[in-house]
Amino acid sequence: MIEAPAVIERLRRTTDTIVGETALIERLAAGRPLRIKYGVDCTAPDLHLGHAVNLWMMRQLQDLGHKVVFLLGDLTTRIGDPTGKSETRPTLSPAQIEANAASFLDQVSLVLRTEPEVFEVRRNSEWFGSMEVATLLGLFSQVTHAQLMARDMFRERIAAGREIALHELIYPVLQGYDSFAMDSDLTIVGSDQLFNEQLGRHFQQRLGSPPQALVITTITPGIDGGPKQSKSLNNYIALTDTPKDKFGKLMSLPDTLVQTYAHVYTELPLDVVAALGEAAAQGGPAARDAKLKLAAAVVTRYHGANTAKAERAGFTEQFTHRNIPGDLPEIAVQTSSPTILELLQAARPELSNSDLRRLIRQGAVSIEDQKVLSHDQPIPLSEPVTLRSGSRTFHRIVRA
RNA sequence: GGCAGGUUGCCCGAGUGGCCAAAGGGAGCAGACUGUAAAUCUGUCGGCUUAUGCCUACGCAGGUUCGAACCCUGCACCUGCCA
Repeated sequence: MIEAPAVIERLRRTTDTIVGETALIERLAAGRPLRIKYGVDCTAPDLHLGHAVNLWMMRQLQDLGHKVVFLLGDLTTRIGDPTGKSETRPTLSPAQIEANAASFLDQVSLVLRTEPEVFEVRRNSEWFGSMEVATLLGLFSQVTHAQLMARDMFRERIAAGREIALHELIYPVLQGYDSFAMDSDLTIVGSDQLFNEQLGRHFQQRLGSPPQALVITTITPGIDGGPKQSKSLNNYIALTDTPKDKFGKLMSLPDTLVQTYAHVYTELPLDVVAALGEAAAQGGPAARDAKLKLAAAVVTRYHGANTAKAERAGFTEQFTHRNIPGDLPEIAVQTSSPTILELLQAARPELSNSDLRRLIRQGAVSIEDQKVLSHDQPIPLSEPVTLRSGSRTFHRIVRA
């Protein structure tokens, strides 16, 4: 049994602040498994390394016997969380919500354990779906206007002369009540959720339960060094990225981010993290090697040491030794002597013909290491050939 | 409610009648170089079986004109100021 303060210490690595720390230590020390709230909105999920920082913290607690309660906000999703949004969000159909929930579970299970002893799935429609208006009004009476106006986003919207729909105002109240309804002991969230989860503590206290502790995680940087990973900035590494993509994206980090990444996104000992940072600052092959170690450590966490080792070897082969990788995606073609453009259309369906012509014009396309510069050049396919389009995209072309 | 300004390509942003598929920046893509998909430099960056060609595009719908992102009318949304 690990002592409670030691548990906290482990979490501290990626923690900014803890609300209710003393109570949390007491509860950990009591030996009872904690219920950890992991509440999500059922919008289309695309979890990335930043989300996973929270998940890994929960995973550590699961390994100590605590239970993650995965709370699908199926009912509240119909409202839409106004956090950080300037506009009201469109509502989702029930079918869409179900599909998103399934996808969420898939992605979450890449990090969390899902045995029933340490994982439970709940939905907030369980308590909100059939709640009486009188009960609801009772809840509302527990929260004052001033409390809601403490939310900076609401104040900003008002100051800007924008509307706030009543249901948006109510959203944090409902999210807060979730914590009471599901008996949350602890929730691990980013600072953007601090306000909503504080309301959770408020409800629990008002309704006679001990308030949940809040572990607010550190901000986790995107691969461009920006303050967060986001889809719109296209600077994130998704949990569903292939090991190869994870490895490659990590190698494309600016050298200056190596230490931060190693700290936040791996479990490497802190002295190793510091050493990697120093190596990265040195530049030269030392920096590259540090980054290789970082990439391997992250890939190991998600896909195991063997996969990481293979990706590392593959990367060195392809980019340091400039060899063509071994296992290429295969494209089967019907015609015996297609033009290079036809081959590219088959191999890169996501690109437009104009894009493909551009690649050819810029000298990015080669067959068997021979540059092809004319878009209508026929390629005889008596033997399978290797098609290269760009510095890191290869296909094996075979006759169908 | 009144007055003024705005709505441009993935994002930001210039353009006020033909030289506009639209300056500049960012992102993306490619090439060179290298230590890597870092950094740097260069090129490219709507689509079309490539074409001094066609199609689509400057909030939406009409109109004026040989010709409209640019002028006019209406509509929608946004911003600022006043009340």
